[in-house]
Amino acid sequence: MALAHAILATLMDRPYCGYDLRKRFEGSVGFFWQASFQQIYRELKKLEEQGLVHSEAIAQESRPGKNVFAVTAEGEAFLQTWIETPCEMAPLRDDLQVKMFAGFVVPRETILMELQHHQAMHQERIAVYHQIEQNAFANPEQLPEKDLFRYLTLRGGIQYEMGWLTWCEAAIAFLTQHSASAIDP
Amino acid sequence: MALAHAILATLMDRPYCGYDLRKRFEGSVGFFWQASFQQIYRELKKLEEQGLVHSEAIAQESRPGKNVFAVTAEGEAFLQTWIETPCEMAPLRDDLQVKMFAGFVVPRETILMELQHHQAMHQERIAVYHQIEQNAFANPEQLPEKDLFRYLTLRGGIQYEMGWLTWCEAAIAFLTQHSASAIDP
DNA sequence: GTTGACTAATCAATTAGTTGAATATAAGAT
DNA sequence: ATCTTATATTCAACTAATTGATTAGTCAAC
Repeated sequence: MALAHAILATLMDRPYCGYDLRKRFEGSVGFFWQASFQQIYRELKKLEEQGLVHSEAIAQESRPGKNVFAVTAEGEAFLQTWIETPCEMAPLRDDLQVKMFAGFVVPRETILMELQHHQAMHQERIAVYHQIEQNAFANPEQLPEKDLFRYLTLRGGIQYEMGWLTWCEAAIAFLTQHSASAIDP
Repeated sequence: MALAHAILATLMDRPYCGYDLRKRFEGSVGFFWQASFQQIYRELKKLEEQGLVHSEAIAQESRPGKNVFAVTAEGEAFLQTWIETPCEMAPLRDDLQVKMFAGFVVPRETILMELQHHQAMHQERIAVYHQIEQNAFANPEQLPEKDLFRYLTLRGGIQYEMGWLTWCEAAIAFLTQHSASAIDP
């Protein structure tokens, strides 16, 4: 039940209504934990039943009213307990690795194109991350407590993408070299 | 419905019974796609209904009989079509990144310990991968077609783990340096 | 001779995630 | 006037994944 923790972690930043929470799960938080609005609303309901968050209905002129959710004291304790409990490495479930594993059933060119596609996507993602880094964390040495952890999370995203990018490049090079000799024996 | 593809990819190697398939999903294949035996048996049933695999009951003396599954021609075509269809980057869902994001709600020491824990796990995993690399792919330049893709899949695992390891090390260094100045202003 | 481990598979219950639609208000564009 | 976009939320149906128990035979160890 880790979505609950991701929501609590986000609400620790500041209270959000479901709609705004969901927007965070597309952008920043969504880079390491995604959830649809249906999931988020369902989970918020459950969290409120458990007393880990509480909501306040806020009426707005010229907008539909909204329910703003905030973490309760119990919610924060719950989150702390979870963080203190050691966890396993996140399991991988990667389509591209499955494709690579069975790569011999398609022409070499197919795999190469897919690798180039992924190389480009990882490069783009890294560019986005670098943009955020420059905008929000230009001076990592002098960040306030909270932003320091945001910064390290971002660095995690960058390293993760770098790992995949490095692999794409190496795999393309390897397959390119070895396809020539395979076609021309 | 990506488990189906992972199963077909594995069965392209050679036919397996459910039990042996599941063992592959703990070991090698499990490094990039995990599934429980319940999931595997359920999916095999579905794949057979769709005509993508077919099974053969094999009686064994001194062992329970087993059903050995093999990919049909339609199954292979189905797998090929899937591989040819470009896919998105695998979405991340990482507990440790969520913990880092909300790291300010626990003592600095807690996060450092968890990072060290993960650092050790990634190092261990990399050691396992390097062992496999030495045993099975000592001469990557001269691999037969099939093994070449296995080798690249393994390299993917290594790069992925290296990304996380690099990050753990950097984050530990960063937090260690910045905790000293925070405690001693 | 019983306990534990390995092979081989199935069933039931629950939780989590995806897909698609529906509802309501209001601002801005064509 | 209507159409799209944005805000804000809910419901229903379905697929996928996890958890736990159950059956049943063989083999080796204690």
